[in-house]
Amino acid sequence: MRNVTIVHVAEKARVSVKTVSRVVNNEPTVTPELRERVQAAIDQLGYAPNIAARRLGGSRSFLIVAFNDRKLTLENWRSDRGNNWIDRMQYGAMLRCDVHGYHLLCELIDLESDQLARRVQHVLSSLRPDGVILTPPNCEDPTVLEALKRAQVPFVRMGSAAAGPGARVRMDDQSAARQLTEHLVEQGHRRIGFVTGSKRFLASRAREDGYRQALSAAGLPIDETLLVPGDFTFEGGVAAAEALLSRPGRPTAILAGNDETALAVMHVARRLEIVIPGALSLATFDDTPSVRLSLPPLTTVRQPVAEMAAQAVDLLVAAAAKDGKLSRADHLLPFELALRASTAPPP
Amino acid sequence: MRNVTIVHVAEKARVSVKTVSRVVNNEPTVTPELRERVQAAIDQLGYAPNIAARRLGGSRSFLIVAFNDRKLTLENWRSDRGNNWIDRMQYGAMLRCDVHGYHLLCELIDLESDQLARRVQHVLSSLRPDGVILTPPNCEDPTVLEALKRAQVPFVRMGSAAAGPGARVRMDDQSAARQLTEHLVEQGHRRIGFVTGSKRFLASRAREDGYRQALSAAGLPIDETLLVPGDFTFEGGVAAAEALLSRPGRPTAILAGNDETALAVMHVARRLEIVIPGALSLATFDDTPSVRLSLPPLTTVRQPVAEMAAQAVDLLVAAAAKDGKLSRADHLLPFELALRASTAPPP
DNA sequence: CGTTCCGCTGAAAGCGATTTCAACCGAAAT
DNA sequence: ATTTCGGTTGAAATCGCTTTCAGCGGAACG
Repeated sequence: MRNVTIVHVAEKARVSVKTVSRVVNNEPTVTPELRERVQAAIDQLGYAPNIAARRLGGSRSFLIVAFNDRKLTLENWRSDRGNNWIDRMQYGAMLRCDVHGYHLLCELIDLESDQLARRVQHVLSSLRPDGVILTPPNCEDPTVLEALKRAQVPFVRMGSAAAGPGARVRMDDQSAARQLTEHLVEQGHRRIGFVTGSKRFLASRAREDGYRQALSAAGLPIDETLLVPGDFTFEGGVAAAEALLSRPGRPTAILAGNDETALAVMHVARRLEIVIPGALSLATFDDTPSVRLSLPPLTTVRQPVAEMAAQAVDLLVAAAAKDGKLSRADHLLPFELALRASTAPPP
Repeated sequence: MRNVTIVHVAEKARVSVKTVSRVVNNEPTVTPELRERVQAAIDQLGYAPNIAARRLGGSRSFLIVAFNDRKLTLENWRSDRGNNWIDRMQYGAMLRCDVHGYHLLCELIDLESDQLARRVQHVLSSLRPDGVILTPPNCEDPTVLEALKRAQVPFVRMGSAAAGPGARVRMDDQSAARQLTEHLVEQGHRRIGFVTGSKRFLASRAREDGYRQALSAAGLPIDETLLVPGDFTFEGGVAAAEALLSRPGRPTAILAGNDETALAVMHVARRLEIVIPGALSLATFDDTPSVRLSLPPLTTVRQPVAEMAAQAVDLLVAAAAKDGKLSRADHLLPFELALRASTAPPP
């Protein structure tokens, strides 16, 4: 029972190893009779092809690497509050890997390290994956992108609007922001604040654009003082919210650049005894668990993270099965507006 | 530059491939001079040993598999609120894998599937990892454990108190619950409710034991009606909290079986206009992001998940480097009490 | 001074798949 | 009846390492 190899299967089915290989790889030129005999042998023996040998002999590795960004210390990681983006990404990726007989490898990289290029190259040449999945923020790091391009590995950037090498899979941030803003306008809001996101992510710029678009389309003036820079952190959000909420003529609604920021806005609002949604409507992006559970639950855009990852895997596997080349296509996935209790008509 | 192999390094350093292999694997019997020459060649060529070839030739695969539990649908996954246990586990594991030159593979398994044993066996024989990491709830699944044992793969069960095959790495739930309860007792609480966890996890029983121990040690009577069964879900928590809080002679403090449950208790308390911590103290386990962000932030036990995973990897790598055998040891890691605003002396 | 042993190095044989290419067969074409 | 050809099958080389084992020189020993 130990160590069933292709040779054992071949012997049991009285065919050559090559024929077994053909059956395993679903090649068309095998007579039904032989195919059946081989399949029976495989099932009886519980044979599973050894991935290392497959990689060594053939051109595919059946491996997909997902690069994860390294937080400096465990302590940092701990305080990285409730963003389950990576979690969902991995889930979607694993689901599809399973279907394709692929395997998902998670590798840590440190964008701050001066060894970054080397590290990426090292991982790629020792693993030789059939594809790589990148997520924010590593999907926008020039060093990483350059190393990937040089290694000629197909890769998909998730959730990034930045043009560049590799395929992209993302949601349309701009139109999401637009729809969120339109929702607020429809409810009667005229003074809508916006706590912008970190400039490091192009998505924040897209969101800001969508916000402006919606206002213009509705014929509303754009008050630049209602746009306050945030940085995607709780602390940054608190500062921005204080600026917006303690000024005269404060907005009746706020669009937060991301969920973390939204929680900060809620925090400040509660401190200032501004009731949500009575005196202030609040909407945000990402739909992380914390904003679903908050009181009140927040209106958000649900980013289809798992679906994006699933598509990324599909693209990479298809490329590997074909010629190992991946087009630069930009795939936009549909998002969902989750209209919840945090948005209501202004007082 | 493409495809640097050990042969290229050997040629450049004017030694045999075997000597290069010795240097790469840190074998002691190489003269310093040769070692240096080889290392220089490696660095200049940017050589990284091919993991597939290493696995095929040798006895180790430099791979560690972490089994992840499959949620039935993406929808389920989405609603799995903010528990970043897996996230933290992976982070700790990746950190140590990196150090050891290992790689972390994430594989999905479905505990409900009737193909479970086959799936596990399939993954193991096609990947032949040097070790496997199990997490709740798969770490207590008999089918999985059996398949792992049969495959003779070293494995570590994280966060499980259940005796059985494989090594264990976990925190001491019982003493954590004891300390949490002691903390409440010290603050002056006499009627302390406990919403127990799901019976599926031995940890819940351990927590209950700790609670009882602390009360007994403090000379307090144990009122069985203050122990209400929960099931680790929000809904279950709501029901339990309603039972505890709407009865006459309600407790002045509640220990929740896990964070999800705690959030439910908060929810009910707010609805019943019971102020925390003024009228009710609340403490819980796991320290997930949502309870740090809640209002007030909750007193919890911080499970050292990342540290547990790091230790798991260390154990597995050490076993692989030695004889491929892993002892059944039970490793207890220190936890931290995070005393926060949700606990205060009773009214 | 010859033998033994030890420390270091290298040659060659796998590991388990895929790939390449040759061989075979019967049906269609000549 | 012979040649040809497309569709199947299998033999052997190959991938890049580790493992096993042999070789080799010099120190230690009898």
